[in-house]
Amino acid sequence: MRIGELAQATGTQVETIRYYEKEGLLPEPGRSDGNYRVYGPEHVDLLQFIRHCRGLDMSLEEVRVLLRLRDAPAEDCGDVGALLDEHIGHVVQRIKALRSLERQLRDLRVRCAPETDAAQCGILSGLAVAARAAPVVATRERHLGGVHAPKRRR
Amino acid sequence: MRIGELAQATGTQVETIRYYEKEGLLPEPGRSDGNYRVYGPEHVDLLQFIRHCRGLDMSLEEVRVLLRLRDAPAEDCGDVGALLDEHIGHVVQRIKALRSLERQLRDLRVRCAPETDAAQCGILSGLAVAARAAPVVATRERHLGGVHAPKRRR
DNA sequence: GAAAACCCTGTAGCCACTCCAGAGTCAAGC
DNA sequence: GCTTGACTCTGGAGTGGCTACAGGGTTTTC
Repeated sequence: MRIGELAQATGTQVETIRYYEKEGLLPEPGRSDGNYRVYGPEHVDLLQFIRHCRGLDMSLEEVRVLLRLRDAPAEDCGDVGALLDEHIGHVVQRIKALRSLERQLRDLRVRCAPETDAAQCGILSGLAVAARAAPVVATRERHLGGVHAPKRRR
Repeated sequence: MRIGELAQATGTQVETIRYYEKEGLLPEPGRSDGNYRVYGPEHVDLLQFIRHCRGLDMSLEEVRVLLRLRDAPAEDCGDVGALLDEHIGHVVQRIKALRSLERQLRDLRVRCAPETDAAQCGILSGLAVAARAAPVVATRERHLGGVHAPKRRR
């Protein structure tokens, strides 16, 4: 099968498949006479595995680890569990952060009820005052922006 | 004050300040004889406002809108509330998605209890089976990856 | 044999920064 | 005056996980 068929069979974009190949998640397939990629059913399985992991918001690096473990002796099962535990931990932490964020946003929201005199918007002044009050002392950890903490280079 | 002081006063990285300037969030400040940026207290206020918004995970585009509204007549207060409502909506949706994700991950996790015979890891086969069962039919909407939906170009 | 549909490589863009190279500026100490 | 070190400047590249596009080649269908 060609790349378009594989894309259709797995609900993946063609460019994404080529990207996974470049990233070493999918092995380089054979080529036709016209230099087209030629895939077999094992590629479908593999790609679906990857897409399912991505659907669970694992990073490509986590998927790479899982793929290595998958092809290793079965005794590595504990490592698989550990990876999953860690991933679940990220998700739980993120939910916590988002809930705290929601509270803050709702606190801010009530400062601008419709009946309030619009002369001074309570939200904007709320934002300004809060900013002046709390000097944002080195809030290093990021509130949001993906389950995985942003990677620092080097 | 120079850029380093402004950075210290607001808990922001120097590079981030220059980035905000390039993005038009901070006005271009004056320059010293040696071509150093020179800031006043109004820049501290403004930057703290921006950082506070970012701490609430608003996008820079949302912050830009808020800044425009802030400098507009007070009657735009309703727009501010609407922007905030929309943002809260994003956060709520995201929490929902993450909770569903957590459930799925925990379902998967129990397939690999420590007492299980390690010959076949239930997690990996679970991932594979689930993938084969559900053809991932065009899961267009992204589970995670930031409060804001990924922007499509054009 | 021509048009449409598909595929190829390579590059640039998204967001909100972060980091770095290589150069210039400035204050303090000798 | 000279050196050292801290600070600043610009411009460019890197992050993740794709997505989009330019400019070509191949295959299929009419």
